[in-house]
Amino acid sequence: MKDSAGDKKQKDNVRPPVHHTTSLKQLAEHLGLNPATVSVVLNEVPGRSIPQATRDRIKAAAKLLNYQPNLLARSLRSRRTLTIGILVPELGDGYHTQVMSGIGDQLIKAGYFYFTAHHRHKPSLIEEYTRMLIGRGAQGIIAIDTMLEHSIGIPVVCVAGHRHIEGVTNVLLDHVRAAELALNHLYSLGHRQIAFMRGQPFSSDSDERWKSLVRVADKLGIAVKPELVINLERDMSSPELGYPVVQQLLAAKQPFTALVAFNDISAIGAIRALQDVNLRVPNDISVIGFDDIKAAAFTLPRLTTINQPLEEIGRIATQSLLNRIHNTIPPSDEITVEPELMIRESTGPVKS
Amino acid sequence: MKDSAGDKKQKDNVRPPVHHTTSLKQLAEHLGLNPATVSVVLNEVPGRSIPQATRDRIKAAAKLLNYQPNLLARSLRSRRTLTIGILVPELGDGYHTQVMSGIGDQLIKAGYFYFTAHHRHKPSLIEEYTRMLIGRGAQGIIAIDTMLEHSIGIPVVCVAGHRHIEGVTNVLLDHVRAAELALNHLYSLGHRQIAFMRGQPFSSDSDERWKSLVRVADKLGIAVKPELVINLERDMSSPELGYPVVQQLLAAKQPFTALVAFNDISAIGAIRALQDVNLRVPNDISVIGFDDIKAAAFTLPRLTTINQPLEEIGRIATQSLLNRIHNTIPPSDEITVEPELMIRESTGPVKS
DNA sequence: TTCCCATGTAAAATCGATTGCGTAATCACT
DNA sequence: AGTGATTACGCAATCGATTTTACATGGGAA
Repeated sequence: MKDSAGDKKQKDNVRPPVHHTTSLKQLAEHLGLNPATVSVVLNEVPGRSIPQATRDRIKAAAKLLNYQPNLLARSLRSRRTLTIGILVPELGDGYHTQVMSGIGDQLIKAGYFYFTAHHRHKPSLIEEYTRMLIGRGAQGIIAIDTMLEHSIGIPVVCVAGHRHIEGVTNVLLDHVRAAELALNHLYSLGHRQIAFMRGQPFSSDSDERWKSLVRVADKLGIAVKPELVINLERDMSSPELGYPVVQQLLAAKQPFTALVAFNDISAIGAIRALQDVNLRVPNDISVIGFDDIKAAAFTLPRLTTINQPLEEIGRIATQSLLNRIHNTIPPSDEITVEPELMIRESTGPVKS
Repeated sequence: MKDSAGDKKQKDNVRPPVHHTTSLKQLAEHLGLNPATVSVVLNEVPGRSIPQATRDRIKAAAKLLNYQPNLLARSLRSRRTLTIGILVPELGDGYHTQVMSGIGDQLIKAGYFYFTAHHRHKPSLIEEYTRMLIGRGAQGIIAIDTMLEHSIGIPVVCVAGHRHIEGVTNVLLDHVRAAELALNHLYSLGHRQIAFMRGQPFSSDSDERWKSLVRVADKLGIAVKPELVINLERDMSSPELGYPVVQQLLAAKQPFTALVAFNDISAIGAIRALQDVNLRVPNDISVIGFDDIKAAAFTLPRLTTINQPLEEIGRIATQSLLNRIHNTIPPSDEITVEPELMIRESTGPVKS
């Protein structure tokens, strides 16, 4: 059984030649058949009469020669690339990548792959990458936290998109419900002097979340004082985001007992800023976050926050896009998902 | 200047018809020229004599009709897809996505796009996705924290790969240096009783990091006691990872003054576990992490850790892969990058 | 025996672009 | 006017698959 060492590189067991790929034509030639026949058999095209013997012969040869159809060629002909594009502002950010994780799972199941492009919120890049993705054969696009300006000729699903555009499905959180959960929680703990953090203007949830908070605060009779509103400006995804703005807030010397952060990342930075001036969370100030990223359950104190089912959002977005692509069911313009209040340690009753 | 509203949908300025894409043939027909000529002009193929007037005419028409070459067709012909594949165990994890961020930046510059596939450490999926990526025309693969078994016929770069495989470049951290930084730091603070956390067996850095730590500990005369070694097993990327193992460690009742965590994520969980039994970090126990993820600077206490330049690793890996693809410079088997010690608050002098 | 149809396979067109080669037309020059 | 070089393109093959159409053979029905 000793290998008589014909080829040096053949040091592993007999492995089919992965390198040199076989084309349909070569396979057909090897079989003494026409490529068309081979194609028909391997794709199990219905309504063709090919005797079982030939079919078996073809399949055996395909396996032997490790035939892998060239997807480029196939796509060129069939106009189905089984590819979609994902537009995302930033990689390396928990929110986006968790959504992407849900997308990836669902796409693979459907036999699709995806291109990713990150644009760092630059409108010109959004435009350019959209074109490039289409040029590369994307049959649809999922845009996460990305402001699209107009419809683009292929199906699109926006995660956290709020503009209504033809051919675009928006998947978004029920922001009013989220605001209710957050503010009811704080209200029931006795908080009335509440500071708010507004998201960056380029973040697509900022506006909607803010409006919802204002509306619900109003309903509860909580005043939204301008001196207690801080605005995020910087484009970053580290807790550093929330640190300086809280310093500003404190500098204003307006009393408050709770802070509604824009998201968990900024909440973590905010808490650090509070702790750094010896304010205790939640004893002196309660802080509530948004998103429920994985780290939220492990900060000190553990972060009370509003959970968004990020992976599920990704899955829903994907399913919705595939529906649009396959024209199975009439597409909906909007799909909302429900938030959930995660009560942990960063909120507590107001000091009496 | 008023728009006389011919087409309802034409509400923006004159926008070229993005939807109906023009093919080379159509463009050529429109011009009364042969597709080949048009192709030659638009691609600026050298050594062809086409008068400037014609060139201008062609370019004008291309712009007018919004001609976008079909990259599938182009790739089929030229065998250059300008696409690479990225294999990654998990999306939604800070380490991987930060590397991907560096990769993405660098690839875009070179005109490449990438497919991502996440395999959750399942060897069968790694194998399958590798094949699929090649089938979709990937000209190279970057495998992050992914154990490849054998060479695959196209250029590969492994980030944090340690096996030497033909045709594969490994980009990795100087682990010995990292271990020195970590242990020298603890040693100089007076720590002698040090607990260690070992990475999961499926994580490709685990072994190398562990060996380096043992070697350096040995050199410093620090005993690595089996009772003070805990093993990560679970496949997760939340701080939860490091929580239960520290509980186990504490249950063993072996005294120790410092803990070297496998990475920052597990360090954060570990710190929580210590704090939850009223041990103070760093007063009672010093903890050092690994990676320097973004959150590390905002935990309480801020995490002392070993920085890996993740985005740079991504860029280096990409450059190296592109070199392999283009055969520019002879490829190296291994590229190491240097770690850096980030001293923050989670380590301190041992209690006297 | 003749005609038709089912059967099994081949041939050719197609998808959209690239590329080596060919050639008619123009030009320069003796 | 004849010769060779240059200019300005067109033709056709090619990439690898799919799909439509065509064709040969054989068997059964009339």
